[in-house]
Amino acid sequence: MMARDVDAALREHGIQPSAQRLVVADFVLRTDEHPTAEQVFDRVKSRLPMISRATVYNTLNLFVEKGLLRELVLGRSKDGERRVVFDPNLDAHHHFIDDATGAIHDVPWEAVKVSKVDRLEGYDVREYQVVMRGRAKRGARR
Amino acid sequence: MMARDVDAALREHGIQPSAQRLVVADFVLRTDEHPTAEQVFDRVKSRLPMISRATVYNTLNLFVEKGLLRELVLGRSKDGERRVVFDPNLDAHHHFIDDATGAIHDVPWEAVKVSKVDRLEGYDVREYQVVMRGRAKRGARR
DNA sequence: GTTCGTGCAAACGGTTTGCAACAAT
DNA sequence: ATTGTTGCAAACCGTTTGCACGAAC
Repeated sequence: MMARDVDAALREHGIQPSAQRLVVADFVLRTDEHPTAEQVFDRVKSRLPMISRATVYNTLNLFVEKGLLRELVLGRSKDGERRVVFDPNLDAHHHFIDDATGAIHDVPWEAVKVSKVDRLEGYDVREYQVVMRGRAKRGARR
Repeated sequence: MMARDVDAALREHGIQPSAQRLVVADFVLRTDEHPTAEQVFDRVKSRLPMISRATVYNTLNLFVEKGLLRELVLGRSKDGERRVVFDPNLDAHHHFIDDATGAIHDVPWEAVKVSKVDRLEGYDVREYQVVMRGRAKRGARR
């Protein structure tokens, strides 16, 4: 997503742009780092030092509500922190979590094949993803 | 797991049994309900009214550390609560989360087939699971 | 002037921790 | 005696909320 599109992206999702929302969006919609709310706050504060934590939390929640962003709750990072992170990638994809660093990598939908989900007895599966954990080799694409 | 085996299970995992630990284990190792810490506390308190929340939390963390129990952090329940739950099922399996109730159901490993995980470029996958969300039909097995 | 967004600080809820009492070995 | 376990209460940390100010339409 290009910088000039951020404003349009907000409007398309029924979100009234504001300086704060644009700065948050400009970071969170363009990253592939799956940041936590705190990381978004830090990043955004460097560009808009007077922004408050509450605004960042409210903005992120708003983006999730409006479908601009997805929230991932995948477990704990290496140092035992529970983690809620944000993912601007709205396409179906899987996730790989690096044991060593806790980093979350997107895995393209076609890279893994899941079968029989639609034949699961008793369950009507609306969506699914594979969550993998292990070691990322050096130079792995994110 | 049978009641009389709970004591043995603790010892086998290097956990010194105590009245509190036995009561916690007797519930959490035998349930298929994926309880939260709070739910464990409530259940256990009815059998051991003087037990403290801290002991339950400490005990659950100890069990996870010692590999008796797994902690799942899979997202939010229907009412928006973030949830950390405990799962005594140590065998590889998948999870289905009911959109309507937030209930987590174990899905047997063989019920879903995942391929190409071992061929993922750049990643050395140690373990994985499929996380599904949707509607559980009436009478679905847990 | 009404609505909407922001900043601040206080509140909140789940979890952890420090510590003194206690039990087990 | 030493070591490990418990209960209590306070601390903690990420997140949410109430409220008054200010900006935008």
